[in-house]
Amino acid sequence: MRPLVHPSAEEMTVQGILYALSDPVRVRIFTDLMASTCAQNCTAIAKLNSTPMPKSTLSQHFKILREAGLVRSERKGVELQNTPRWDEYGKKFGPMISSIIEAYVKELTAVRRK
Amino acid sequence: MRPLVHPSAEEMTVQGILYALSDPVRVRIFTDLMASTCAQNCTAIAKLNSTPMPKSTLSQHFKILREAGLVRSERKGVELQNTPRWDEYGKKFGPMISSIIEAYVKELTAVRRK
DNA sequence: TTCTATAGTTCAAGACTTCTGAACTATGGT
DNA sequence: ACCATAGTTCAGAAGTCTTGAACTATAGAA
Repeated sequence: MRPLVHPSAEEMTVQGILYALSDPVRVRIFTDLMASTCAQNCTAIAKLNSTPMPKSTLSQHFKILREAGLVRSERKGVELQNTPRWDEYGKKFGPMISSIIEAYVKELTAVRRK
Repeated sequence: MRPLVHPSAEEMTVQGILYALSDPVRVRIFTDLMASTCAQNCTAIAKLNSTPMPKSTLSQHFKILREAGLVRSERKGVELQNTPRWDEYGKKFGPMISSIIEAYVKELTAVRRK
């Protein structure tokens, strides 16, 4: 089985990040990870996400987040522990990612207030 | 022929913006528009873009930028004049869009220096 | 050490999107 | 009225995404 691919900071691209975050399911996964105080496995995150989906689909979404550089996945026993790569993409892309997440969160809370 | 669709500020969504900007051709179009001092027609912008493409494809890309709310297109005689909707999306999304464009520009200049 | 269970990956085929050539609309000039 | 230019529309081809079934990887129990 192909080992998990994590780009170095140099290999991360704006296009890859935007592509990863242009899908609502992936943004949801990513913001849920950001909101967690500790690393989360894939299925735990999937349970938070309201729309259920097959695990093959979930696996692909995590792969895209991982290979964009947004998330690091480390095997811990039988599961993967996922954490946002904060420090690394923060250094590389400045406020871009946090401003995207803020805008998404703002939009969500605006919708809920209705 | 269906008139050009421009969302109001309320109708713009983060997802729509990110989707529009997750394609390298559209980002190129959009940054070229941002860099122009006056409104530009579609084919003028297309000439700046190094990869040539059929006008039907170009038209679709402009449509996506327009319907995300990034660009306003107004008919001026036989052509369309396109301008970024700066004030409107700035108010709505704060620094998100400018931080995305900055990151793209930084990445491009880094590549050119090599 | 084998068996079983759980977590996630891979692959191929069907579903869905995007791209593009050809035909079209809209406008202005001759 | 005709022609030229700028862009749109549409349907089929080309490409991407989703998903069920089969797989790998690990841990714990028998």
